[in-house]
Amino acid sequence: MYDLLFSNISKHIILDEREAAIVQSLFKPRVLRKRQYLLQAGDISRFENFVTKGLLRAYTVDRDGDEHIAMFAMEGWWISDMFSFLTETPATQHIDALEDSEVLHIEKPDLEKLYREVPKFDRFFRILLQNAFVANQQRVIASISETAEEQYLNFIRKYPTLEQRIPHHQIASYLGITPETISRIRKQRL
Amino acid sequence: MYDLLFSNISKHIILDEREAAIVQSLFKPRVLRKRQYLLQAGDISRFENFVTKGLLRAYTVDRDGDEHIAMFAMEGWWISDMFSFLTETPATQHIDALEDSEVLHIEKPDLEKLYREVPKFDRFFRILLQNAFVANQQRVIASISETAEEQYLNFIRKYPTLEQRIPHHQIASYLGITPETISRIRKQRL
DNA sequence: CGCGACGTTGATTTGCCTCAACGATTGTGG
DNA sequence: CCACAATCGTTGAGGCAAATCAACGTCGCG
Repeated sequence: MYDLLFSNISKHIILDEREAAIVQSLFKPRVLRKRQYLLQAGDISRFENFVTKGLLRAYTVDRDGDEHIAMFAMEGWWISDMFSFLTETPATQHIDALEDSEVLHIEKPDLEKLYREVPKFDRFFRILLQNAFVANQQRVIASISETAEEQYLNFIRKYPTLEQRIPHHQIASYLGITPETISRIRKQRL
Repeated sequence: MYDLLFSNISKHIILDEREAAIVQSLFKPRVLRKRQYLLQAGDISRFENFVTKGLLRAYTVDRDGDEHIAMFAMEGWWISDMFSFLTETPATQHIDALEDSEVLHIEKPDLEKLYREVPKFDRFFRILLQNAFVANQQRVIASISETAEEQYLNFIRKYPTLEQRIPHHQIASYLGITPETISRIRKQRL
């Protein structure tokens, strides 16, 4: 279960044994059943989570009760309500499991300790965040410039794995379109 | 002109004189006239740019020739086509000046040198990227869940300064709506 | 002074949403 | 273990927010 975390880390930085031991001591495993919350809006997001098994989502709920999915996270991905985590204010997002899942999580004080004792983790997360920034920027451009059909087809082209594992209406919620629209697109294109 | 850069940096990390001298030696000033390109799509984005004066925008142009603004950057903000910069592939975005502007830019090899000689810049950019990630995520949620009117009113509430300096049709292009729609919203709400 | 940039207003169109009804699975509590 | 309820997807009809298209006024600057 720590293997996936270490292989992920080693893509960007090299750890010696002492450093690996520190990582192992600071990240705690947690098991989640399908539909179980990892974080509820209103609570403070106290962890940064690395998914080792399964699939989670982060989403907001608007005043009409409609859900809008901010991100998915499957094996090897990270997830949190970063704003809440950084500012220690109540989360606006919920995070829950779409499948039975396992995560390794680190508390904020421990993450700060990690930065202090193994400064190269600043570099590691800097690189992850650069990639996340690019991905998010592309998503913004897509959402302001593409039709529903283009967005959906590009999504399943970009994330074929996710498309297999996620109900269509969740993809709709991620793209900001309705399940009916997805159904009609699929009818004529697939 | 370097003052703004240093005061920005010192919000997150502390530099000694040697380190400050390195920064000063690696960031080069550049002056841009209004409408001048800092980067054209197709070219490789070789710089990370810090705006010391004026106002720039990064945008894509779709097959219909319509522009979609990915980001604005005014004094104290950073701008680049990060994907192109990271991968050294041709940029998909244009960057140009909306006002007469000045930037401090750093080339990729020099940025790598900076990370090597002053590793705390990993931390500095990690923090910047965390903030950018949060901002981008909020923009995605807004764009998939809010009406044109909500998006526009929230934009001018969040960036009152920008609203003063930018023509309305540029804001429209940033939000993914039309100038006509903005005009009609303003007519009835302001 | 003339032209491009910018904004406004009106008429019309349209992509997608909303609402509603209905099968097919899935899963779960009695 | 089965019955009943969610969950998920599909299809059709109708409506609406925002886009499109078009025409026009103003400003500023090259």
